[in-house]
Amino acid sequence: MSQPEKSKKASRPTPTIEDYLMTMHVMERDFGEIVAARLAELMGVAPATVTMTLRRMGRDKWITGQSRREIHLTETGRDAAHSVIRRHMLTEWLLVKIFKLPIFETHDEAHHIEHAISPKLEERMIEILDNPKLCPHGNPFPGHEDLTKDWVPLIEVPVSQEVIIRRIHEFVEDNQDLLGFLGKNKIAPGQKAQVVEILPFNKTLTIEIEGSPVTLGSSTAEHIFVEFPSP
Amino acid sequence: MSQPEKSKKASRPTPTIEDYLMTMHVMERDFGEIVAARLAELMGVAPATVTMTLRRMGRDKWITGQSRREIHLTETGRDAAHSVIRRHMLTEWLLVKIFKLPIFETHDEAHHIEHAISPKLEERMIEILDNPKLCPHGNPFPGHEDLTKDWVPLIEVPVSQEVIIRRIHEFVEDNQDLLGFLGKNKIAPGQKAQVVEILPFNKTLTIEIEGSPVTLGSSTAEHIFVEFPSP
DNA sequence: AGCAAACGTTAGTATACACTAACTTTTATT
DNA sequence: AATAAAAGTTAGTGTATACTAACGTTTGCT
Repeated sequence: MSQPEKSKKASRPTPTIEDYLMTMHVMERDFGEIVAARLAELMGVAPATVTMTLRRMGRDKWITGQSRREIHLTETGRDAAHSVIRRHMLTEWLLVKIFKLPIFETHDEAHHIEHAISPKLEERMIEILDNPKLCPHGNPFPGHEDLTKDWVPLIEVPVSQEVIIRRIHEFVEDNQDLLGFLGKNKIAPGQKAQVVEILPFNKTLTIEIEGSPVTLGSSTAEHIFVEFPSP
Repeated sequence: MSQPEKSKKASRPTPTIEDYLMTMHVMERDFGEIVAARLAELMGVAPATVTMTLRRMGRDKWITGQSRREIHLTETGRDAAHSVIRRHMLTEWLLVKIFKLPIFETHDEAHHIEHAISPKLEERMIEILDNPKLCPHGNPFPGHEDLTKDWVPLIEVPVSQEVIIRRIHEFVEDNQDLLGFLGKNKIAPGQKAQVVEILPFNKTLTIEIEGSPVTLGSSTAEHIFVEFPSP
């Protein structure tokens, strides 16, 4: 009735550690470095908690333990991070395709379920869901980052440019209010839009979607990636 | 970013408490009483752990706190128990119908996932899975116990009687080896079989399924429920 | 260079959930 | 009724995950 796991080695991370690994992977991918203070904010915990958790992660070989400021995932840590992220994204697709949930309601649900998916289930999900390479919000599965490299942040797009929305960055997904706002305004991957006004002094950018204007704060526009329609 | 749940009232039980509630519900349903020692065995923890956990459950009003030997679920506790069990069974169906997993591989997976299903998802699952009243192993959803009341334990069936297997009791589901054995021998709900030999002194009962004989220990035969083919 | 803001750590607590060991209390059986 | 088996409790630990408060360290900027 119990598993013979006593080797203390890299078994499965706890849900908490999986959450840290996931966030750390995204931070490293998009900012090139992992900063504990940032982790504390994104995970919604006190800095002291991060210190202690990182210590355990070092002890368990998910991250390199030497330098305090320089945080790096180990080989094992990276694999584990990729695994949770895959499970998270697959779960999001499950919720969209099978459960017919709106894409902006999937993240919170998936955030709980991801930790409960076994390797065998992960395999089945990949088959059932047609081996996706992007999550429903357009973020890349680990190892497929290149698919997104030509998309630019909306904040960098000039006025009057027509765009196709391709990606809502992971970090937006933690903000339920913002997700609701995006959903209500039809801002989702695949959607056509046009930049109609940029007010740098006001830190806003306005786009038109399906005939309606939507004004976004710059921090939001930074996390929405678009493609220019092919010539 | 955090929920306004501070009321200390009955929010959601932790996964551990949900596990206890689930097992307690089944014990009460089938034995009429809840015995802590039995709980310890079924949950695979030490008796002392059960004592402490029950104390917390009393404090949080999942069970009545007065008498130590007499354990009873409160209204809230029963509702919570029903909820987890429904989620567990719905998840099993999800794994069978959508993931195409064999029914004897669903329990362990569902045991993890059940705790991560939100009320909204539960609703969607009920729709998607056609509002089932029995789990894939034939155990009743809470409130539908009557559907199983005419099925008898295999152990009570006379020799040469033809039967239709209807139900593998929940308590068997915790034994992975036994589940594998049942699966390999095609013992599953809906299957036709015939009792061919009963050796009380040996504590075994043999049935024939699809032409092959399978010998079951009495404790196994006690937990398999069958129906007699209609006249 | 000097100092403030940003970052990180220590120390002391708290809670949930487990364990072992040593008892106590019930219940059952002779 | 005596005693053994079953059930339950207490006490003392340990781990993961959080918190607050107080401090120490870097870094960036003027």
